Amino acid sequence: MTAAIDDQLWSAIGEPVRRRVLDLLLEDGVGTATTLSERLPVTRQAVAKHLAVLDRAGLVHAGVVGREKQYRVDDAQLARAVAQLSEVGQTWDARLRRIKRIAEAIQQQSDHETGGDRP
Amino acid sequence: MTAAIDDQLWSAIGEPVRRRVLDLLLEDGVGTATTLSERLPVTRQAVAKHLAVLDRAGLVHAGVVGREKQYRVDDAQLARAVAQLSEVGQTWDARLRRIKRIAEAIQQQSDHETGGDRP
DNA sequence: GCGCCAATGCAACCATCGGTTGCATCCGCC
DNA sequence: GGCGGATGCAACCGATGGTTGCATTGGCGC
Repeated sequence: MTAAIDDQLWSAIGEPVRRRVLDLLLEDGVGTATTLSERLPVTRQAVAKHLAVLDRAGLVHAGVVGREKQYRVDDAQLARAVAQLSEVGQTWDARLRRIKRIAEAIQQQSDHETGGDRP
Repeated sequence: MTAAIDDQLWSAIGEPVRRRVLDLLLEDGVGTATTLSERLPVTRQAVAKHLAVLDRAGLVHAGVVGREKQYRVDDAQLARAVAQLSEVGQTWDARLRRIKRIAEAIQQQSDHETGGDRP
């Protein structure tokens, strides 16, 4: 298990900029390489490349409107991606639980510096 | 939001091989670059580099035993990573729901072409 | 209808990263 | 003490993310 991961999907959403692109597209509903790049710390060309990757992964699809190429999120595919995220998370979570101790681990670091450290 | 992501953590677990490494370490409890590389499709050196990355991200830590350098998972940090995974997932999921349609989207593509499209 | 401007596409180039091979080193154990 | 297995370091390679620069194209206003 843990292996049934669609690697193209993962690497698509594994890229920080691409996650931002997806976020922006979800916010605005639609966007072009140009408009998105205005709201990102990278150039239009970089965004265009990312959009191409996302397109190949099926996470977005483009429609030409006038001289613009508008992209929007493919809800179904993004839903699949989310499912895979949580799949991996659940696998590890289960494994950690089986090895016990996860609860305390989270606890400890949620409380972070609160407790013990005193010079 | 969505921005509060520890990028080092994400890129650490975003790498397929590193996820496998974490899996193996969780299974076995402990491992060295050499032993892990025997169960992975990459060389010992590649594994060593990945372990270094995971170490820098705090997801594993090493202990020298004899002439071996044994790595084990840091449960607390991996728990944080899992939390971030699900955080991103939940953000997108919520956004998708708000834009409505997620249910039908999954439905549609689970049922695939079954329904409406007829030329 | 025409021209200008903006948006896209393409190409070259660079840095970083994952991966490999090869070699040096080092440290237990017999 | 020496052999052997394990680690570490370095050079090198291909893919990828990013940039700049330029060519192209196609809308829209005049």
